Amino acid sequence: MTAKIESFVMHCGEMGSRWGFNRTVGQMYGLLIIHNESLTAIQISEALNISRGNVSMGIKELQSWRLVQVQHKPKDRKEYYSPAGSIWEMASRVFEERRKREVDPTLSLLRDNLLDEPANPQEEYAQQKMHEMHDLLETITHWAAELQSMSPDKLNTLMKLGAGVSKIIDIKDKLLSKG
Amino acid sequence: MTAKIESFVMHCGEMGSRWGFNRTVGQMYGLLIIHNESLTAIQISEALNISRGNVSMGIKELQSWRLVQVQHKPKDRKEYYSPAGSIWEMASRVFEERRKREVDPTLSLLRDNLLDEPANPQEEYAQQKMHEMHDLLETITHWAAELQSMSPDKLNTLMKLGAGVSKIIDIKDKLLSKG
DNA sequence: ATAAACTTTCAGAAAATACTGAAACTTCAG
DNA sequence: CTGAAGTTTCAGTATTTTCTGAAAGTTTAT
Repeated sequence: MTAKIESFVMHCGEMGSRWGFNRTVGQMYGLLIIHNESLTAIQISEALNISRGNVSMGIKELQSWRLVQVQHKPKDRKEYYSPAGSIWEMASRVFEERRKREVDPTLSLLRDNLLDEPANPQEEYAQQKMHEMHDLLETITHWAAELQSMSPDKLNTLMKLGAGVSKIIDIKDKLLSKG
Repeated sequence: MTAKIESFVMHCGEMGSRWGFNRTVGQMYGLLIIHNESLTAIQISEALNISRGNVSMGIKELQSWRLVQVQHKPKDRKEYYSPAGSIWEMASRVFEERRKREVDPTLSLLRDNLLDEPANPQEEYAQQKMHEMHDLLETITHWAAELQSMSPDKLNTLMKLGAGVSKIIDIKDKLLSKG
């Protein structure tokens, strides 16, 4: 590994826990991304100086995020690992998986708690706050899903448009009110 | 604490580490959100069964996220804590702080690594990938900043519009190409 | 059926993280 | 200045998370 590549891989390790996994899983993912060929478990364990068992667990974790692919080569019974999809798809998957882990459980708890009537003023206040959280999270979740359903191309246009999108919506509103 | 309130607070604790802090900090924040009056450090430590010192550290952490406010009452030298801003603002701050912690350092590393020329084909491939990551993260970061600069109202309209925004952009493109 | 070449699992060890409680510090009233 | 009422700090401890390596499991060729 050259210095630059190593610095990237180590950085992914340090950021790992912030991105939702742990150090070694972060390193493994970084390594798979910048390496131009798929790697075997042994190669990974040697490159990162971690045990073979740890690689197995890390791959399992990355698979649960839908971030790695397994390949096989003829006359070779080893498994070869590589990142699943383009950089765009990876970002999209990390985003989606995190939503599942970070937002969905809360949304479900809030829904449950909002089902029955508040028993006293304190609970009333609490439910009001939970209601606000629920609605906000629901709007955002729904919006995120819609965005992810758009083509990368369209989404890119939208992002590049930035706050300018606001003007276009204004124009639309004017057209509608006239027609 | 009633059962419903407690279930919410404990849930915030369990989710804490996924949201970027730890269990007790999550509980503290949950408690401050659903409690209709500001709380003293002692009240927090008693409600959650944690040490006074831990509360102090937790508040410090929440302050670094700009998520709590300190108040004082006349004739009382205790500090009273409450959540800073509306639910909307809280979400916005968590989002922004996480971007700072999860994306900015990577963007800066990528920028550095892209400065000098690749020394061999392997590095060339690596730089290409880093370039893709860099551009994507930059676009998203920039877009997020623009969105946050919009009024909550406008942003809400945009979110409710969902994928429908795509059609509006198409209309705009047609108008431009004709005019 | 056997064995070689792998992968997975998991108990225990190591490392990282969070928590306590007592001491140090701060602020303010008298 | 003194001390009461508070907050912060931090060394040591407890808890949680991660990692190792050996054993168990799987797959395939012969």
